[in-house]
Amino acid sequence: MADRMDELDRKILLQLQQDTTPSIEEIARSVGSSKTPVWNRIRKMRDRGIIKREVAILDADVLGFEACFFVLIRTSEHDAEWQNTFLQALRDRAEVQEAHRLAGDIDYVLKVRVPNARAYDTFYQALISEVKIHNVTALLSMEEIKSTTALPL
Amino acid sequence: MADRMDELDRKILLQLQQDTTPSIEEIARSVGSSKTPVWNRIRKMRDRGIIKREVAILDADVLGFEACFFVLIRTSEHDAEWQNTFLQALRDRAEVQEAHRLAGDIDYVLKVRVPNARAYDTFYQALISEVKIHNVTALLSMEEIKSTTALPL
DNA sequence: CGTGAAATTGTCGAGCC
DNA sequence: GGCTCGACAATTTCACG
Repeated sequence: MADRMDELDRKILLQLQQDTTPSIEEIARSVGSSKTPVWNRIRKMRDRGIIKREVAILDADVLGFEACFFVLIRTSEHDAEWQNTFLQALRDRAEVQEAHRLAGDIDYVLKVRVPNARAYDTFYQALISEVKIHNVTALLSMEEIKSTTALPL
Repeated sequence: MADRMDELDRKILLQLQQDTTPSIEEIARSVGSSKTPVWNRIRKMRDRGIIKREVAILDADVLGFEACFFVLIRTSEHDAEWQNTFLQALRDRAEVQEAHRLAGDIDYVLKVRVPNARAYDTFYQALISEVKIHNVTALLSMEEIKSTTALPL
């Protein structure tokens, strides 16, 4: 899929991962090319799904989302129906920014973003009342040291 | 800071968190307003830092970044110098997409994105050779159930 | 890949509610 | 103060050499 990517494509993506606001002409200049080829490449990468989407990143602190939890979940249930209910619950809750199914001891990890600890508790109570969960550990973030959506191209 | 935000601002942000590609006119229509007010509000929210940045989200799988680890770190060192070295190491490594300092038992959690398990090991060896770390647990993601950068506005 | 032209969009000012 | 309208500038988009 991504085999037909050369150094120029890579440079373009490095830029777009950081900032999509500059014009194509500016991007072209900064990667040492010109308008048309850059535009064609961006279009192709969008079509191929290499560029999944373009979004605005908001400041959580400014907007009052001051609490971020990593939630480690162990479950005893592993049948398909339980899993479907659980996954749907995660997808339906906007507080859940990330959810991963894991290999090993712990079954799932979530990243949950809420205004405060009380809001987390509300979320947590709602979740465990919806689906049966064996064991939960919540890790509270004190400080976001680094946060990027960029892949290490 | 964000107190001067009304329902219209919220609707605009909900849109931009999902997709920044539509024109201001389209966004205006979808939130039931018109070009100028929407444009003015977006500008203000950028200036106030509510909108931190606008970026392209790439597809990790398509690009061959098929391994994602959550790394739980305990340390014995807590002095300022150690911490500075550690934080700088995290910021310098592009594989580290997120890094949080935690409250409690575990001191830090990282989200690390790499092409494969071998690349993770390389990263891990490099990190522990740079800074002294007491205890590390790596959780390997088998499946990304959900992934969004959107705040639950 | 470069040129250039058409369509669309971003940007902003003047007057109105 | 924010909104509508309208105009101009900049950019995106695309055809052709």
